[in-house]
Amino acid sequence: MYQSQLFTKTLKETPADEISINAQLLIRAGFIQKEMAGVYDYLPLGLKVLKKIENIIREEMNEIGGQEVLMTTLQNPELWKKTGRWNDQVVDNWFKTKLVGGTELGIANTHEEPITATLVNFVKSYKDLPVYIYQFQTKFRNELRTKSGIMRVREFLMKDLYSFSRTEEEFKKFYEICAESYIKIFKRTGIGDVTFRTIAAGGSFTAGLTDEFQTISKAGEDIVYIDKAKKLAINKEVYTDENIKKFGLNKSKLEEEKSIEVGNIFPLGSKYSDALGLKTKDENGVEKSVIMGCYGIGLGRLLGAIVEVHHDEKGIIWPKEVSPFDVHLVQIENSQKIRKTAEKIYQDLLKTGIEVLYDDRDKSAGEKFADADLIGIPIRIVISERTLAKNSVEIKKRQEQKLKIVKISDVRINIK
RNA sequence: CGGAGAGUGGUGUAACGGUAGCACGAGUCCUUUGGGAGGAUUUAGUUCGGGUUCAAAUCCCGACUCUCCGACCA
Repeated sequence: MYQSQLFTKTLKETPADEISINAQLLIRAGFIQKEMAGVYDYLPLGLKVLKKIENIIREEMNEIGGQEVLMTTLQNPELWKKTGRWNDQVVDNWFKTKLVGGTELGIANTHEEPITATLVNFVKSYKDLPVYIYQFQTKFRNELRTKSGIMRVREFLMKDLYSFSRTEEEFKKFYEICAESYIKIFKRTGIGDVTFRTIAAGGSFTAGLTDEFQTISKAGEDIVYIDKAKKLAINKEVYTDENIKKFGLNKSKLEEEKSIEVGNIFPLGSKYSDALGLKTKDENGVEKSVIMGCYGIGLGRLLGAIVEVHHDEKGIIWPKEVSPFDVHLVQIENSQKIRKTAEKIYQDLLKTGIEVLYDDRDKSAGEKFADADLIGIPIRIVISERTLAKNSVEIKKRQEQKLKIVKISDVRINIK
């Protein structure tokens, strides 16, 4: 894409009403815009990153047998009454609305009830299970206090997967497969080294212990105790001697860290399937409960966590797989000759499937470099009179200082 | 929800109760082009509603909004 065509602009100053690093950098670089507290728009660059994250998750969910659906935002209270969750005392962060006639509706908060109810229509026999259903869907939560930029908001895109298994064993097997899948997702999105599976409390979803995925960051809301060698952590909320022992951890090896909850996986048992009448008959014609699990990742929060982990004083440093573009091609000076050469490099890269942001703007070199640092695309190619004299360009990685001088004909092989 | 702080051009900031100023941005023209260039010129602002006062961005009351700490967090 031509940067001159990009409607967003970078900001030199940090917005005074944002303290969190993720929102400061994302707003300054033009990835997002604040609509109001806890409600952010994704602008072209931000949407590109969001879509990259979505696609990574989609690939991994499909890999483990997930079937993608898209459930509605408006929800039928009848289903929620069956599980007792329509009650404001049970779930206190619903946004609810009414039809003109006064009929109450829910605005998507989570989807256990509607997805389970959907399966009642299709799943009748043990032969129809297991089933794994997921979606990318906007969730609305009436948070009393939003915070941490885009990490705790009232409207956000979530990947939620629901598993329906015949037995506890079958469920547990999938639960572990999904945990592995999450580890892959966090690795691919660039935060694998600082993200840990974490024992946590289930809250109102489930009575027992659950698993979270926590990313070490000063911007986090949680406190966890991590055994880095074992890649396992325990959330402060369930940090008891009993649990430490139960999971084979050693108190002396646990390090306390602040962290961001980027994902979670919950055993749900048959709480929802029983309440909504999702049953199957087994081989002997005996009616059986369906064992469920749910598995969530907040895409915006993950995006924010990536920025919190990968930035420096100049701006964002995108991990390769989630960067809005693969390459930032920066032309300095605006002569015919440079424009022509840059255009050729741009077209050549596009032809080989490399995504390029081409800074063709008539701006000073300093401003272009500052913008490139702020936007944070991992590879920068600079073309100027100076490099053109040697029939070359400069290639620089965002997180490194050193430059590489490369012949124009060799650009493609040098950015792999 | 409890507590604290803050609302001034698009952005960032200044102004004792007494002329709303500066920087960046944006527009036009010229000169520039390797780390947010220079000159000329133009543009645009006190969150809202009351009150005190000769006079309010400034003091008081209320509303709204934002941020932070806490609580909460499926």
